[in-house]
Amino acid sequence: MNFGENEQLFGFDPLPRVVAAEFAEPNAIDLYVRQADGFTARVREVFQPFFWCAGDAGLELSGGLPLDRLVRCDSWAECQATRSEAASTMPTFWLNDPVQQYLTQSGRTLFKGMLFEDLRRMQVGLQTDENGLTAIALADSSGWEEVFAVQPGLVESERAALEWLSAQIAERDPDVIEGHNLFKVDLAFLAARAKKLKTKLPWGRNGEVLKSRPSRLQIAEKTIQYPKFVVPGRHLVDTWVLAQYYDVSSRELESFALEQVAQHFGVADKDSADGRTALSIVRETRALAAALSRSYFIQAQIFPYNYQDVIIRGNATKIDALFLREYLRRGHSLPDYPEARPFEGGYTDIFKTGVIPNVWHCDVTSLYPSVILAFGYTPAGDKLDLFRNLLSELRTFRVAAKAEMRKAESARERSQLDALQSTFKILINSFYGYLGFAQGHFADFDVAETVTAKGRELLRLMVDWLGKQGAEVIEIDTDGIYFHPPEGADAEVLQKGLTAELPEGIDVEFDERYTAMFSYKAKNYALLHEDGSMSIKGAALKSRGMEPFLRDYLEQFVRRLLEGKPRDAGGLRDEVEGRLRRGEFSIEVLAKTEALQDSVASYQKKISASSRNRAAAFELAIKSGRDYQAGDQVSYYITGTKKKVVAYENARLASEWNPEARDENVEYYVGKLHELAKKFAEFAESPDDLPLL
DNA sequence: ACCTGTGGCTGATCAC
DNA sequence: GTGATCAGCCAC
Repeated sequence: MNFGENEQLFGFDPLPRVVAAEFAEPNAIDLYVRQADGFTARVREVFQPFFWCAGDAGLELSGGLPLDRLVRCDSWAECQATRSEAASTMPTFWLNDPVQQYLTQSGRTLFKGMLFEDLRRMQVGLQTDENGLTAIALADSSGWEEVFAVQPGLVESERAALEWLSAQIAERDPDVIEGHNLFKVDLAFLAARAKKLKTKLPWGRNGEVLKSRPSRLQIAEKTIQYPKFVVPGRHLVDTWVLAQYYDVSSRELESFALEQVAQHFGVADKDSADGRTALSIVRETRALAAALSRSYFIQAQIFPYNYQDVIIRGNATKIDALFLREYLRRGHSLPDYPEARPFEGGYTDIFKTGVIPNVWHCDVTSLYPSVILAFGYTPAGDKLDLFRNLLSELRTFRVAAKAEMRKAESARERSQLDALQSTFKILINSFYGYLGFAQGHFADFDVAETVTAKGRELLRLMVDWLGKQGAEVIEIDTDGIYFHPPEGADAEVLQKGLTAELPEGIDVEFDERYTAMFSYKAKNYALLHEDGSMSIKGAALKSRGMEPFLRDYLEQFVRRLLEGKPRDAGGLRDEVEGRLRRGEFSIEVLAKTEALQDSVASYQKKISASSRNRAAAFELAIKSGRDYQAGDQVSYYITGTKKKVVAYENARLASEWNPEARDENVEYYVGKLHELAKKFAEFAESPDDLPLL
């Protein structure tokens, strides 16, 4: 199947091998296009900025929706001015990114006709010690690697290193520059050094200098402040940011340091076992970027954004961009923004707690997308029926891509198709979220509510039916059910029976059976798989905000419960307490690590307005004098001798801990252990109890 | 300048 | 002590 031919998804202009698009004052866009000989040519295109409005200026759009005029201007500045003037008297809307405007209007997207392997990716790694920069390493996707050694603190040596770096970029001409912590650490550092040395970093495709401005990233519940660097003609990609996005759904990264993330993905550099080198940094960055950025490469073929921006834009925003492109192409007017309001979500419940042997799980396949398509739910403003068309095409595409993946003969083809199907999956799952997205032109909160209501209804029906068959339902959440099957049950029979109860287009999967389940609270449980491995779910059981020694305790405790050893579980508390009192734990496992959700400045403002309470992590950030920003992590431990202390007055940074003069508050940590053990005591047996004979 | 949604649990702090 | 509130993290 040739997926790229869907013009609503991939854009309607097939111009191939565009590797970047940049705005050129006052009314042009420079396209960087890869030629057959490998050279990247610059093609200048005239471009007319535009905005949507009501009223009677400009071009009339069909369909009778509120934003029914399109005004085109001769320059960006003029368009900006005209638009803000119009905005005082009528509804207007415009895209504040000239590249998005151009791509939306032209139907072009990046990377058409290219494979991920055709992208020229360069990796940068800095090595520093307490004296300053010691080496810069570079690598690229062709396998090339080189290291430039720097004499730390020596100005001329640093200057030579920066010049070498800029020269390599100019010579090797990458489309993408990758680094781990590229924005917040490496580029911030290089830009600061360049400023100090009164030199520029001319990394652009026409020698333009590297620039930055303060920006922020929204990654799930985290807001991360960072300097957004840009360089015309190239894309800057931070694998630390990619790892953050990855973890939103996987929630399995212990740390976001390159070393740990590389280990998680099985791409840790072999040579780095005897010490981290600049070279191991770039090798791991290269492998990590290859593992994490394929989906964004495909997204850049779909959405009207530069590659660098497709990474940091939210999914609902990107779906909105597809609507705008298609409505504009068809000359159709746009609806007003929806009326945003809170609405009820998924059905979550727990019916049974404790350890339950032999547990099955079933869920509805893609619940919300299936509900939307099976019942024909579409947002009110979508006169062109794009919402339904795109969603159903994407679902067909994904099935096809998965089938082709299974038939693929080369590893490269397989990974390409895998990236494709997983990109389709991400998009499919974002459509429901788009319905409840206040900034989506075609969002519809009534429909969002209708979708979740139908989801709740279907889940209730499933729970009731399974109950009638004699199953013991344990825990449910939105689209899935954990249950203890009736005596002698057959999964296939249950699956068929359940599907027959459900409306056409709603399918149920019975995906796994477990040796045992520990059901604790809603969204909090642990599963013992048939192969002996264990998975733990829920903030109460495995939160990263929990001190590691307590998390370890809980993990072992739960494992013992699942293995049917409640007495061993009960005995664990005293073992851990002994180790605490003997000082056997290092500070890393005692300390709490938290990500700051706010900048220090914003925290201080809230404190003086009494709109939030003091917190240890922030108080330490202030005391340290370092410039902490939202998203930064702080590890701290509690000092003192009394069990009950005010945390924010008795906290120290874990990095300041002195193993020669241990001052961690043992009573405090023993107290926390006891508190935790008490919460779970009802599920274990106390070792003091007399054995039952 | 940026933004997909709701539901749920826990610890820390603070007002009462 | 108790309950309310916020922040943080997590499930889906």
